[in-house]
Amino acid sequence: MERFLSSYVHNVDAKGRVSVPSQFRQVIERRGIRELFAMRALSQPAISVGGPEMMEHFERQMEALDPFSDLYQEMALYAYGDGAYLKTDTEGRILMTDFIRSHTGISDRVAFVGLKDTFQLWEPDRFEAVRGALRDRLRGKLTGDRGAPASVETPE
Amino acid sequence: MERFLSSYVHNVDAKGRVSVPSQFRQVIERRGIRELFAMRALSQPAISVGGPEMMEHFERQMEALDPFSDLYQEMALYAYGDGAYLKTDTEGRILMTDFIRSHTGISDRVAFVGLKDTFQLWEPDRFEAVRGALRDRLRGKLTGDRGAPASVETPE
DNA sequence: TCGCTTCCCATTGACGCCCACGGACGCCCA
DNA sequence: TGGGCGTCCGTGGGCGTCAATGGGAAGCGA
Repeated sequence: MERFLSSYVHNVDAKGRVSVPSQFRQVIERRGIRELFAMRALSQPAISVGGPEMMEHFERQMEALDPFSDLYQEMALYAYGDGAYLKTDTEGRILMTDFIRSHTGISDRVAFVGLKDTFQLWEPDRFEAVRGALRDRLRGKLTGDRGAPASVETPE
Repeated sequence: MERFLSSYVHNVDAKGRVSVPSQFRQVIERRGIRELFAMRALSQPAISVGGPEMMEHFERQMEALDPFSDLYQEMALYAYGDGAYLKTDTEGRILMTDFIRSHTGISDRVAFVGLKDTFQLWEPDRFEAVRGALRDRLRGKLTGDRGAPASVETPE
């Protein structure tokens, strides 16, 4: 129960609220995460959500850069200018803002997708499609003649 | 009694519950496994089940990657977003969720198939068919006259 | 003052926990 | 060696609790 794992689809109510899966809330609490950050995923129509360490990862990378370089400016813009705090209400629900909806296409259902240290918000149908495509690609990469090697099918 | 061995077919009750074979539960306990992880097998209609070390296999590979790279995202999506925890009730039963049913075709019977360090869940008829085909193939690849190894024979 | 947000309460449906039953298997003893 | 008995395991069902969801009311900022 240490990592964000599995995916859950929850409904958005008329006020735009969604319950964060109870499993994820437990992970958040166990990790001592007090503030949730949200940022757009770069290559996907998804919102990445994580605790402060998600931002610290960026800051460590930025420390190595010249603060006046273009790259630094771009990263800062991406990580801070294009992010948001996620406020949870007393029931553990978050609000589907326009920031989230416009990037993901979410309307009345949300897929919460665990990614170990973070999780993502997806429009369920899009997630299903991407997941299927990813499986196909991995099968091609990892498959020998009959099936996936033991290290993938049944890792030890 | 250290490895998951042999196969067992159990019934799913009206609530969707199945008893994990007592033999497998003993292995789980002896190995000190506290949480069961489930993920879809890539090339087969089966669910692979294992302890934390099954996930750590992926994590070792992921540690070397940038958490925001596409490759990392893909691996995390496959290993975490496409997996699930398996909660066992006080009797040692697990729930056949839609996640499991849709990938395996399981309805009211489940084949538990031992694979040494992990085990798999199959729809019994499909497993029977695949097992037969696999034996034929292995007979050609291995020495051939003595048959397949015990873990494939599934002695009762 | 109006509208949006936050908090509080109610509902219901799923899930975990508990107990009960029956059959099969192993063990013991004659 | 065979029969009887006890234990364990698979299975079924009832009930309580918690989580997801919905609606109403109150607080706060514009």
